[in-house]
Amino acid sequence: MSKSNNVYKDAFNRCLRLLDETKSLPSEPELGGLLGVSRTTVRSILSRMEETGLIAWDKRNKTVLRAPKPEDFFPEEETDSLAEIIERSFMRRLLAGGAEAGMQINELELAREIGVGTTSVREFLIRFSRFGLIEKRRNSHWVLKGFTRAFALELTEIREMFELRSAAAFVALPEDSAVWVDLDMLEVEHRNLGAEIAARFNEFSELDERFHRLIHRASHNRFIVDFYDVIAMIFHYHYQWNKAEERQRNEVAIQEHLIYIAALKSRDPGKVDAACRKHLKSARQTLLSSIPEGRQPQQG
Amino acid sequence: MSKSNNVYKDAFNRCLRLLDETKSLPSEPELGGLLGVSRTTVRSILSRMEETGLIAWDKRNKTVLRAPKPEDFFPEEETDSLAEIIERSFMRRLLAGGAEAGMQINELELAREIGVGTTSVREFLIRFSRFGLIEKRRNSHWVLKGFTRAFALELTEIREMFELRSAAAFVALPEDSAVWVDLDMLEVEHRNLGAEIAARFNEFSELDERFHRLIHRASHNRFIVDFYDVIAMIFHYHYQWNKAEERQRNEVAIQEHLIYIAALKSRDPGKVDAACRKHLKSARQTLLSSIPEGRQPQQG
DNA sequence: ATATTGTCTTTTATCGTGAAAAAACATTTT
DNA sequence: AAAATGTTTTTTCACGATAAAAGACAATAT
Repeated sequence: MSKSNNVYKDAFNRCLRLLDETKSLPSEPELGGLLGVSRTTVRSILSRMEETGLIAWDKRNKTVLRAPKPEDFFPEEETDSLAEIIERSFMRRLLAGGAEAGMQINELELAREIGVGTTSVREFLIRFSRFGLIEKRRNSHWVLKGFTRAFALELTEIREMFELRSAAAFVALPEDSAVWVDLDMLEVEHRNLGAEIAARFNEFSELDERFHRLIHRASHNRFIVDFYDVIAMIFHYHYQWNKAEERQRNEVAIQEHLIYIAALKSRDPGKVDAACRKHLKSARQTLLSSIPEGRQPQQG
Repeated sequence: MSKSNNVYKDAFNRCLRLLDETKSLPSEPELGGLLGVSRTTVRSILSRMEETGLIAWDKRNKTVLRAPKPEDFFPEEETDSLAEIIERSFMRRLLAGGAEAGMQINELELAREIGVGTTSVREFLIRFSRFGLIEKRRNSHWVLKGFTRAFALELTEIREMFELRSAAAFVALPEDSAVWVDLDMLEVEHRNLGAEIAARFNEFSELDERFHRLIHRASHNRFIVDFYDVIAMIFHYHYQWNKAEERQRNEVAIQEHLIYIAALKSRDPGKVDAACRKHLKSARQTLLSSIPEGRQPQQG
């Protein structure tokens, strides 16, 4: 086996959802743009849709014949990219205890366990290394540095530095910048979510990421923008792991965001600084509280 | 061909230099530690040294028979790791003009041109991507962002933020910390180099890196420490590229470093801040002046 | 003329494979 | 018994090969 066709399967599923909305599908290039895949993949999708009687396809006519049934969809797990599969496996091992700092990481073992080739694991580890949780020994194995208290403190130190600067840059943006519209929309989303917090509290983490990314983008600095990937990754798994008090935490965070948004809109640097600091401080507390104090990380 | 034995060749060459100094070589594990390679490699080295009549080897007796001749050494170019070879080729292309921002990077073409496998090129690009000069399009090619003025400004913005903070952390270090000894030694090296600047000005870049890394380490933050890799890489190639006024630039930098060192030793945060800012400002000017103003980078 | 489809070529993603290098284990020497 | 040497096993590194996916080019329809 050389390469899975998850791109095709994932795009196929997304295309099925499009079928509900229209009587006929657009042109191949347009569909490609819509689904974010090449025409080659679009044509594979159309072929299968024709075969399974979902559409009638004759050149530019792609008429929808019937609504998609659950059986038409590819199973969810077949639509993930290898990188996602590896990342999930790896993070599960990392967070599911027994992952002591200093422990060595074995590419071959990981590859066998996940059932993929070593090349993919190697590439994953190289990509993952920028998160600062693992480190390579020259022509030898990788070493786990561990998701420790020190890691969380170092991470949040940079985050605070970057976000304070980005927020300051944000208020200096011209009145007609598109960010103010984005900010207004995010404010509405925050209010809506806040109103239905009991039912939808688990939708917060996605909104949180979009909000902070908007602010970081104002820095116009690729290193700051890219660093948010580290934060997003950590918070993504952290949220999955630490469900304690989730609803209440998110409720507090929404309120802090609203104050932060109001400060940004006031364009008062002092207010922004204060609101930003306050929110980041509680975000740090949340993260730290999820890390067991216990054992100190190994030196060296 | 599967894997080059550059580790062995490089270690062999380094081991040859050791031969000059002693009548007999130490034990295998000790040699391994000294050369930074495994015993397996040490034994290959010893085997060849025996074959070529450099030593007599019988168990723990490894007597030096003759001094190494130039022919005993492996050629320099065979001692480089593939990663180094690829990086050099890639940077040459990048800096040697014709590398427009927005241009796409072809893995296969790069691999063929350098004469290596695609896997190595892929891994290199992934590792290199953290420098912010290239970016990957999902399931598609890499895009060159270019060594532009914007890049230099974004890089130096972070550098200044990180170094000011590290320098502030530095002065807060306890009196008995080992860094003060390191700082004293670096000061001496600066004075020596300053005295012989005419003959040794090209040795500055290495000293510069050691000095700044010492300061960054005081931050005790892996993200700050790791970020210096980006700066070091850029300055490394920048120095190779831009030889204009090199001697004078380095002379100025040495003086700035000495003032900076004095400020650190005074432990006066205000002085440190001023000296640090001043030096970083001129470092930024130097970097910017080497980037042709010309064409504006494409918006992506 | 321009956008769309049909066909062909190139590139990327991933695997298995084999040599280099590391690491583990067993044996000998001091 | 501790450290070194001898031997075997494992792991990393790098390659070529192959299917998936993208992209380029040619032919056709509005």
